[in-house]
Amino acid sequence: MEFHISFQINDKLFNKDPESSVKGREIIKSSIDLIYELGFENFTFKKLAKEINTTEATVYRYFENKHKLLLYILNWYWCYFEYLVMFNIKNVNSSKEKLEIILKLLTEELPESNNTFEYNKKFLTKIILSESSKVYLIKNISEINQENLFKPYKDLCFTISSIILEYNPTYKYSKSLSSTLIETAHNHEYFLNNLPRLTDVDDTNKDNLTYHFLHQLLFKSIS
Amino acid sequence: MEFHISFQINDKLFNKDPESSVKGREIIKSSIDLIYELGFENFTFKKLAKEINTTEATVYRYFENKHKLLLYILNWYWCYFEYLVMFNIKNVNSSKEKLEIILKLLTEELPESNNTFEYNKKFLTKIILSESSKVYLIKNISEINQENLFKPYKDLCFTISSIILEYNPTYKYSKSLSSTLIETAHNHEYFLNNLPRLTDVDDTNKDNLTYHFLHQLLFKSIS
DNA sequence: CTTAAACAATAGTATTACTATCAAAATTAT
DNA sequence: ATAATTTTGATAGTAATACTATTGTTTAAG
Repeated sequence: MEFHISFQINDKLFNKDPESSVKGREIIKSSIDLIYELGFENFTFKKLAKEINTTEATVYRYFENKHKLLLYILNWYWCYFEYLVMFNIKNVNSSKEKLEIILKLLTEELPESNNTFEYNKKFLTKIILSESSKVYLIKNISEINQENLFKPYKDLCFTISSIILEYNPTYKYSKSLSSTLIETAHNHEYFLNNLPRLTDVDDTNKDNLTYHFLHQLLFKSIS
Repeated sequence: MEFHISFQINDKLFNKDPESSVKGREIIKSSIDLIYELGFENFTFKKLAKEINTTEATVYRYFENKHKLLLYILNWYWCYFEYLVMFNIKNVNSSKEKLEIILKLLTEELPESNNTFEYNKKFLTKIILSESSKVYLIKNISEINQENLFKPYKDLCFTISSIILEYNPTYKYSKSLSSTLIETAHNHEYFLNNLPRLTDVDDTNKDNLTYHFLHQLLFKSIS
């Protein structure tokens, strides 16, 4: 069996829906590859155009600027991640177990699919770690927020906070804790790989430190 | 009594020490004002030069690029913050109280001084919230890290982690928790002001939510 | 008063982040 | 199958950015 999931992405993010054409999908796929390779600062529409044998003009027909493109990719990721959460906690009754599944998803690489047309999940995971906060740490954040461009992130946060409340209905900081878990999962993993002195990493725990650290942080907080 | 503190900043951050001249100090002071006003992305050396009635060439004589300038400012902040911590926990014996003082410092605006030549602490506080992660979320992080340009941040992190271990010598994640506290303090405060749905803010708790949230997070984790 | 350092003024280059135009190619409708 | 419409490619151009280089003038130190 093979199936394709697609998500409804806010249409204010693009001029022309990249899902509506082959070139459009190539733009997203190659953007992920290139942003991974170059970092967002060094990524340009010119380089992207060259990569997919087209011109800057074509890319601009899809996206107003690279910031919106990144936000599009992150919206897609947040939707996909929430889908993964939903899928993986299906039929699990224990709230504790649900939260553990979420922590696992947050701290592991996205599952790779065998579909060659899909986005490179390894690269996407890395982009989330190092580029995602750049979409909200900007001067015109309020404009962008007013256009609802962070809705998928908020939805994800809300989903997690609901499970926290399911586990402990009296806990007062469920949303703050949810966003902290998401941000810390990314941040801590980035530190672990790039600034390890800011973590307690050693030879034995590199693979699961972030998970165990967040596990105690979460369950001690809400117990 | 009046006194001036200065910090030893890694000299790989600048071509010419900005502390060594009036123009140099103007560069730092006005950079803080301008980065606050424009955001780091829209901040340029040309605009800075205009602000202090000089030319781009002069600014470049002090700093190689705006990224290093920002890192200089953050190094200064980390040093200053650690100084504040040291000063404020002096003669406090209880580890719990020490940690509470640190949380307070982390979640409040920097104390304003009445010295007009000093940096604007309100602006500096805001810059820390919205720009600081941009200095490490970059492609050449390992180069920059090798030059020890994050040492003050690591020192601060280490100081906090020592107090955590003083409170509970068996706690396994003291450094991870320290960096998480610092990052979350900034991040949560930013969310609270700009993406409040990611937090549990309401009319009654805007002023101290971050403190109380971190307080329970910290003490439940290490108890 | 001299001399070395610091600065201002100016010029110039490569790259970025776009906008605009127009013809060719590919799709879709009839 | 042809016409109509949309989508792309090719090309050009502009304003701003991120620098580098040169030279003459001012300032401060010995």
